[in-house]
Amino acid sequence: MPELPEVETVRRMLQAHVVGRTVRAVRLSGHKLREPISSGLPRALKNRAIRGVSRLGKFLIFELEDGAVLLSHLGMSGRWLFSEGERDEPLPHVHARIAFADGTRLRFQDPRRFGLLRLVPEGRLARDKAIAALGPDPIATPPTGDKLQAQAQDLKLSVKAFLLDQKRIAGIGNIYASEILHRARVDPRRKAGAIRLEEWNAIAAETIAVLNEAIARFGTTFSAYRTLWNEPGTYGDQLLVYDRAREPCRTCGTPIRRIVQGQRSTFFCPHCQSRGANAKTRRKRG
DNA sequence: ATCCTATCCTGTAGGC
DNA sequence: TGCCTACAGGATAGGA
Repeated sequence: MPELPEVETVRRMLQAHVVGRTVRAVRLSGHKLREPISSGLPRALKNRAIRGVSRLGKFLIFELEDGAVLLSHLGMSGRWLFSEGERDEPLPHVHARIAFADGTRLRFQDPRRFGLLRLVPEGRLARDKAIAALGPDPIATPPTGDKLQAQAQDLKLSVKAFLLDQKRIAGIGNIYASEILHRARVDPRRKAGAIRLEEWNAIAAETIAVLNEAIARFGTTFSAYRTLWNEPGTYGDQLLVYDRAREPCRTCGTPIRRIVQGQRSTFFCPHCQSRGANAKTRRKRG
């Protein structure tokens, strides 16, 4: 499901609704996610308050009062769901249920089980394997064209694959990679090492703009993603190319194309995102 | 080092 | 209706 805007939406809601609450009990499903959930998790959380919830790329970080953290990733289909009524409606694929002392509950649901729940001891987060491998988060550290160009120097992978690589920029996924490249008017098939500075400048600017606009609309619900309150995000209305194969480009009317790169769909406008169509305008602007 | 492929898992949509 | 295939917002180990 989730890319940076969806995870940030959930983070903001968690920050508003679970911070300050104290864990009374944790129940685990016993199923393995991306890795097994530590059997010590219930003991580690019990009677601890949640001090804050932060985010790095697509990772959520629950900060406990004793300094340990619960690291969480939603994978493709993970959801954190909050409830405060009398009782929970039964749901399939719930892998962790956290009951707070005040009677409210938080559940982690993940049908495909590509998600992650990992307990990290105090002071070890920066050295955690998953976190240490991440590049800068584009909200905390906005990317710049010259830094991206320097990183991409001589790389032969496609610019689409470059944007998806979490060790270069942390948080962009398959939907927003297509949207960013469309708005920057760059063909997703081009090699990262061959993108010019003015194009990297456009990619950097559109990355910031697209992610922030999507956050403002609570993310994109393509299928599985829901907010903490089990509601869909509304950025889907704003998508210019993703999942719009054969539909007309909103700028020029050319049918949007779907191609496969690294076994994943990429959507783009073959006219707007061609060098021929952009050479003149770009020189003028550039 | 860089890159590409296959793999983990379930649910759903579409063709026949 | 059922059966089949293709595809889905991710990360990563392992081989070329």
